[in-house]
Amino acid sequence: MSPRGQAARAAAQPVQQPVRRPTVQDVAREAGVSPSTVSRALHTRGYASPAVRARVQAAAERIGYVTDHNARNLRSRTSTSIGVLISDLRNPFYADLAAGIEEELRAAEYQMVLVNDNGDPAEEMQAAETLLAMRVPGVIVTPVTAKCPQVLQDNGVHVVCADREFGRATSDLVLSDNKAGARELTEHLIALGHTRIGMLIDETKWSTGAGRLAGFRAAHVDNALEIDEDLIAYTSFDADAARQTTRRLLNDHEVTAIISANNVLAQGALAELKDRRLKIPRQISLAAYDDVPWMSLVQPALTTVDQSTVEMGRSCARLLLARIRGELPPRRRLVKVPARLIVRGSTGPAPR
Amino acid sequence: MSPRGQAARAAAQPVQQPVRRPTVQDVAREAGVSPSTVSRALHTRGYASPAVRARVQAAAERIGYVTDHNARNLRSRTSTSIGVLISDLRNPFYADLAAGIEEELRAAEYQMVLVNDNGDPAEEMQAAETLLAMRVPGVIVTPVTAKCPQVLQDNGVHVVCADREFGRATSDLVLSDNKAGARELTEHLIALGHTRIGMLIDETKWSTGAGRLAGFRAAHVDNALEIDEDLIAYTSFDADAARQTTRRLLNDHEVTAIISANNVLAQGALAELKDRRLKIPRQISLAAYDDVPWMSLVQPALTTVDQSTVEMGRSCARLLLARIRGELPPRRRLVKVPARLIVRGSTGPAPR
DNA sequence: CTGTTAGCGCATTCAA
DNA sequence: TTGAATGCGCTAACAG
Repeated sequence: MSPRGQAARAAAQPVQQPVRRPTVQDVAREAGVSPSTVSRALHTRGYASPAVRARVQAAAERIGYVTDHNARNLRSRTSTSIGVLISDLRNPFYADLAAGIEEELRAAEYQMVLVNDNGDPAEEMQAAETLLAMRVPGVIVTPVTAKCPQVLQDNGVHVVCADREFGRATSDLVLSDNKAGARELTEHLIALGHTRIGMLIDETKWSTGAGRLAGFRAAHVDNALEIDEDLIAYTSFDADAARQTTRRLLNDHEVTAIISANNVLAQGALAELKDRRLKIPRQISLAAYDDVPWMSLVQPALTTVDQSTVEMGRSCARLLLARIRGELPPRRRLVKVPARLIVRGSTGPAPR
Repeated sequence: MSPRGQAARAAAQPVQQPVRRPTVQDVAREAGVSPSTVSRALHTRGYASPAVRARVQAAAERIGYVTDHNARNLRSRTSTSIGVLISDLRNPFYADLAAGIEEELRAAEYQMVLVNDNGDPAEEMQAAETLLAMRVPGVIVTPVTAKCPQVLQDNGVHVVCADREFGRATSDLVLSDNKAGARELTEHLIALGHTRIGMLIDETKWSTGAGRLAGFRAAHVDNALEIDEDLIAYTSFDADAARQTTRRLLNDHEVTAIISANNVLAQGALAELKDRRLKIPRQISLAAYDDVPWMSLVQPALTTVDQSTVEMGRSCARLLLARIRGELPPRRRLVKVPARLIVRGSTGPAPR
C-alpha cells in the first residue's frame, strides 16, 4: 500500500495524520504501574486500590490518554456502537426517531451509527452487512424487508424493529398504537357528522399502514357506518403521488373529509385542497396521522395523531440496551407507544 | 473464549449472543490458502492471482465471512467511520446536512457516527473525545466552540467545519454564501419599496449570523438606505423567543417587512404575524434565510433563501474524504455553497 | 504471487 | 491488590 518511499515523504511534510496517541503502556510508565493495572484502574470496578486508581487517572489525564475503542472492542468482544437503520433522514418522522434514539444512547455512553437505506431492500442489506462488520451489539431498524432483521439476529446481533413489523419477526418491537390512533381520529370525524371519509394510504403490507387502516375500519364499524371501499385511496410513497391520488379521489367521489395515513401524504393532500381553493374545514376536513411541526404552522392547523416519535426513539434505545445487558427475559418484547389525537382547526362539522 | 462446552449450550438454548463469526483463518482453511492471502484477496488490489482471488471470495461467501472492522482498524490504523457532530437533528437544517453527508459517505463505503451536541460546549467536547476514542480519521462538525475542532486536529483528526466558522480555525470549511444570500434577499425587499425592514437574528458571533447581517447591511448601503439599528432585533435561539422579539419589534417600531435569519426564528415570526391577523404580504412582508419544507406549505408560501443544505452536506463529505485520502494540498480549503433566492407569496410591495 | 512472522492496543486470565 | 503472559482478528513486513 504505502511503501517506505511514501511514508518517508509523509514524515518530511507537514502531515498530521500519524500522530502517535498515548497507549496504556504510556500511562503505565507515567504512573509507575503495569499496563494491566492501568486497564483495571480506568475501566473495571473494584480491582484497584483507590490510591493507585487516582494516580493512574491523573497520569492518563496528564498525557491525554484516550482509550482505543477498536482495541477494546476487539479484545473484549463488546462494542458501544449501535446501528440505526432508517429510510429517510429528511422525513421528520425518521429524524425525530433518530434524535430520540441518539439522546438515549448518548446518555448511556453508546454511539449511533446512522445509515439511510432509502427504503430500498438492497441498500438495507448492504447496511446490515456493514453493521455486522462493525460488530455492533445491536441495531434499531425501521425494516424494509424481514430479511434484514433476520440476518442480523442470525449473527447474534440484537434487533429492535421500530415503527413497523413483519408477521414472523422474532425481534423486539416498538410500535405506535396505529389502530387505536387511527380509530380515534376517524371517530373524531364521524362525531362531526362525516360519513364519507377518504383514507389516503400508501401501503398496507406493514403493520403501520395495516394498523391505521384497521383503525379506520373499526371506527366505521363501531358507529354502524358502512365503508365505501372506493374511498380508501391507495397511493405511492411520495407527496406528489399523494396529490394525484387526492385529485382522483375528489374527482370521482364525494367526500367531506380526508385522512392521510402519514405526514408525507398529508403534504400532497393539502396541496391539492389548496389548489382547488377548498375552504378547510368548511368545505372539507383534513386530518393526518403522524404529527410533524409544519402541521401546526399551516392555516388552519391540521388535526393530527401525534405518535410521540422522539419518545418512540428513546424507547427503542432503552429496550435495545436492556436486551444487550441481558436484563430481559428471552421472549420478544412489544412496546406500544400510545398515540394521541390533537384536534386543531382543519377538521369541522360535515357540510350540509 | 467460548470453549466448546459453551458453544454447545448456545446451540441447545435459544441464546444468540456468542455466535462465533468466521475469521480469515476459517476462510483460509476453506480456500486452502494462508490467512494473509485471504486478506489480500479480499481487500488489497493486485497482490493475488485472479484464480486464488476468486476461490477465496467464493469461500468467504460460502461460510458467511464478514470482515471485523475493529481488528482491521486496529492493525491498519485506518477507520472508515466518520464523526458527524451537529446541534439538533430535529431541526431540518441539520437533518438535511446529515442526510447529504451520509449519502456521500455511504457511496464511498464510509460510515456516519452521528452525535447531537445540543449546541452545548460541554457535550461537544464530550463527543469529540468519544470520536477520538473511536479513532475516526475525520469529523464534520457544526462547531459550537473553536476548542472542539482544535482538539480534534491536535490529535491528527481531519476536520471539516460546516455552516459556520470561527476566526482562527485552521480546518477546512464549507459555508453558505451568507452575505450574498442575505444581500439578495434584502435587495428583493428594497426593490419592492420597503425601507424599514426588521432583521430578526439570534447570534452574530459565528460567521453565519455575522454574514447574514453583513448582507443585510450591504444591501442597504448599496441602495443608499440608512439602517435604523433598532430594527435589528436580536433574539435567542428558539421559536418562542423569536416570537416575543417579533412582538416587541412590531410594538415599538414601524416595519413593513421582516427578515428572519434562519428557519427556526421564522416560525416565531410567522406565529406572531398570524396572531395579529396581519395580512401577508399586503400589510407586512416576511422572508427567511434557510428554506425548509414547511415554508412552501404555509399560505402564503414564504420567500426564502435556499442554502442547498443537502448539497452542503455532500460537499463536506467529499472534502473530508479527499483530505483523508491525501488528495488535497496542505492549506485549508474553503468551499462556498451558493445561496439562491426563492421568491414566493410572502413578500410584496411595501404598503402605502 | 504467496506463506510466515509479528504486533496493532487492550482486557483478561493466572499466579504471585 | 497487582504484574506477567496471552491472544482478540487482522494486515503489513519480509522472505521465499
